[in-house]
Amino acid sequence: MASISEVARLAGVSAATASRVVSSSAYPVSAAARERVLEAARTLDYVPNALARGLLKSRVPVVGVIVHDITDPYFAEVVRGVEDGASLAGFLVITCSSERDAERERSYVRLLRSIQAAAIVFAGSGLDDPALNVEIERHVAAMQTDGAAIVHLSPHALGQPEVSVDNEAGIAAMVAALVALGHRRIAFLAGPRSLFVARERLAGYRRGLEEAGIAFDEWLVVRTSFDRDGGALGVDTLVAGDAPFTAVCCANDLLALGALHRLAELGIAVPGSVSVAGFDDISTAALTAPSLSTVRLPLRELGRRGFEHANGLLAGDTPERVVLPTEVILRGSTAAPPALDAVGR
Amino acid sequence: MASISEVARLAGVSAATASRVVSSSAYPVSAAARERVLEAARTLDYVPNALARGLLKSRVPVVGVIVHDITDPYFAEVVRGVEDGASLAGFLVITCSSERDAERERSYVRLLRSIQAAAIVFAGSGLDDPALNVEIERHVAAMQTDGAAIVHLSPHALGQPEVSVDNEAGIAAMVAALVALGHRRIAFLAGPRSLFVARERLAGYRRGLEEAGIAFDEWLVVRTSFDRDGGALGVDTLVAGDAPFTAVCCANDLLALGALHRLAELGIAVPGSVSVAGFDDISTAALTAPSLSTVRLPLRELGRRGFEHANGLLAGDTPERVVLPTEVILRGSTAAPPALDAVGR
DNA sequence: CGCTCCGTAGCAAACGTTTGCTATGCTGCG
DNA sequence: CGCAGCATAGCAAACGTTTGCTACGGAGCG
Repeated sequence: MASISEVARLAGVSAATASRVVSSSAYPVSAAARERVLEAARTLDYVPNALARGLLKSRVPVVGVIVHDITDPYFAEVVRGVEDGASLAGFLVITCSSERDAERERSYVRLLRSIQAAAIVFAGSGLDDPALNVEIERHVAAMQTDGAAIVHLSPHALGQPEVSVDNEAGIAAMVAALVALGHRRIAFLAGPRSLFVARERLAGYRRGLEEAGIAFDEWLVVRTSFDRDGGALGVDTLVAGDAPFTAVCCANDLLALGALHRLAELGIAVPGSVSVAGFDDISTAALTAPSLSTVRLPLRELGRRGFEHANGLLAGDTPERVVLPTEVILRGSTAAPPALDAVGR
Repeated sequence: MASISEVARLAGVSAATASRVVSSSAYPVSAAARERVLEAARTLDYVPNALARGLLKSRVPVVGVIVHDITDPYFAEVVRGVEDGASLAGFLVITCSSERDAERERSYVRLLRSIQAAAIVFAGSGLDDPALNVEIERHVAAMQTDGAAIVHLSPHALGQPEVSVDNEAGIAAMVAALVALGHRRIAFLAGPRSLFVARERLAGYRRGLEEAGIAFDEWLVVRTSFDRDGGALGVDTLVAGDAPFTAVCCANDLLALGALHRLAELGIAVPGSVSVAGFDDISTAALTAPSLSTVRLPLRELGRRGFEHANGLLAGDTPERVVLPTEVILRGSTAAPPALDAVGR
C-alpha cells in the first residue's frame, strides 16, 4: 500500500507538502506542486492511513452506536438515522449490538475507547449489572475528559437523555385516544421494571388515566419481559385475573404483537371484545391482522438528531436537550368497547 | 489517557517490558516485573491504543460487513451471525449499510481500507454501477494483496460466493411444495433484474417448474423492486393481466408481505383463492394473517460461517466453499387451489 | 577458573501522518 | 539599492506501540 512519502517522492516534493495537498489543509501550496501530488496520488492509488492520522490527532472520525439488539427494528431504524447524519459529516458508524449482555457492552465500550472513537451514542437504556455499569461509566468518563462526545437516547443511570422521544406523552396520548373511543377499563402491559424506558411509559399510562379522571388500578398492570412472549404472558395474566378490561395498552409493539397472537388463540375478538394498542410503530405493526394501532416514534430522526447532538458537542457547542414528539396511529386493532361493558360500567 | 510509557514508569520498568506484559507476548518477563506492570496498568486504568498497535501490525482486528439496508431483517440476522463469530475471535464488527447506493458502498470500502480492516464480508450482492464497481474492486484487490480476507455471501460480479445459501434449490423446493398442493399456475414475483440473487431465485423457479413438468410462462413472472411496494405492484400487475394463477411464489418475504397486503385490499382470499409463498423466513413472516409460508434460510449461521471463512483465510488456510441448505416452512398462506381452478385446468 | 548459554531487561527504530518551525527566494516598498 | 515581508517548501519531532538487537548477570559445565 502506497504511503504519503511514496506519493511525495513520485511527485518530487516532500512528504509535508504532499500531506498538505491530500489532507486539503489551509496551508498554501503552489498550483504546480498540488497538481503533481494529486497526479501521483492517483497513479499510486493512494489511500491515507486513518490509523496514523488518528494516532496524531488523538481522535478518530468514528461514532459508535450501542444497541441492545440489531435485529430489533426499533434499533435498526435508530442506527440508520445515526448513519444518515454521520455519513453526511464524514463519520464512520460502528454498530455495537450488546445482545442485552452487559459484559458484551463493556467490551464494546472499551474497544471504542481503544480506537479513540470521537463519539458514542447509546441507543438503548442501561442494563442491570451494577458492577459492569461502574466500569462502563469509568470508560465513558475517561473518554469524555478526553474530548469525546457521549449521547444517550434513553433515560439512563445518570439521568435524562440528551435526545429522546416523549415516551410519557406518547402513552398518555394513546390512553386519551382509547378513552375517546369510550374505554374506561384500560389494562397496561408495562414491560420489565428494570428498564428505565418501561418506567417512563408506565408513568405515561398513569398520567393518561389521571387526565381522563380514571382511577389507577394496580390489577390492570402486568410486568413482563419486553418481547412477544411477554405480551402473550400478559394477556394470560389479565384473563386469569378478575379485573374486567376492554382495552390493552402495551408499552411497545412487540408486547402488542404477542398479545394479539394470544388473544386470537383464546378466541377473543380484536377489536370486537378487546382493543389492543402498541407503541413504537415498527414496520410489522401495519401488517398484522387486525393491523395494530400504535404510537409512531420518529426513530430515524431520533438517531440523526442523536448524531447531530454529538457532533455539536465535538464542535464545542452546548446543544440543547431535545424531546421529539410522537403521533398516535389508529388502525384496526382498536374500536369502541362492546355495548355489554358500556352498560355494565 | 495513560500510555504504556506511563505504566512502565509507574512500574519501574521500560516501555518494552510493559508492552510485553500487557500484550501477553511470548517473550519471558520475570514474575515480579509482570506483577508490578499489571498493578500499574490497573491503577492508571490503562487501555492500549489500538491505533498505534494497528499502525505497527498493519492490520486491525476489525471486520467490516457491507449490507444493503440494516433495517432489512435479512441483513440484520446476517450481521448478528457475523458478530457471533467475530466477538468470539476478538474481532470488532463494523456494519456498513450502503442504502443500496453504490457511491456510499464505495466510501465504506475505502474507509475500511484506510483503517486497514482485516476482513470484509459482503452480505449483499453487488449493485449496478459499473464505474463505481471498478473502483470498489480495485480497493478490494489492493486489500487482498495486503493480506486482508474478502468473503462474499451472495453471487457477485467476480463469480460465486465463498459462503452462501442454496437460493436456487430453495425456490425450487417451494415450487415443488406448491405443486404437491395441487398448483399448476404458479406466478413468480422475481424482484429486480439487476440483483444477482434475484436472478438465482428466478432460476430456482424455472428449475422447480421444469422438474414438475410445467411449462414456463413469461406472463406469470413480474419484476419489481425487492420490497413490500414491489409485492403490491406485482399483485396489481398479475391481476390486471389475463394469465390465470392460483399461487404467487415470491423471491423474498418482503415481496410476499406486500402481496398479502394488496390481496387483502382487493378482497382476494388467501389461501382460499390464491396461495402466497415467501422466501427468507424473516421474523415477521410468522405473525401476519394468514401467517406466511416461506423458505427458511440459516441467516445467522450464514453470517457466522462467513466470518469463520474470513478468519480461516487470515490464518492462511484455504477454506472450502460452503453452500447452506434451506428448509420449506408451510404456514397459513398456502393451501390447495380452489376447486374451480382444479376443474378448469 | 573460564567459557558458554540462558533468562531477562532495555535501547532504539519503525509504522504513516501532521505540523511547528526554519529556510529560501522573490516581490514590493521606502 | 536595501530591507521587510510574503509565499512556498522542507526538516524533524511527535503520536503510542511493538520488536530486533544488544547487554548484562548468573548458572552450569568442562
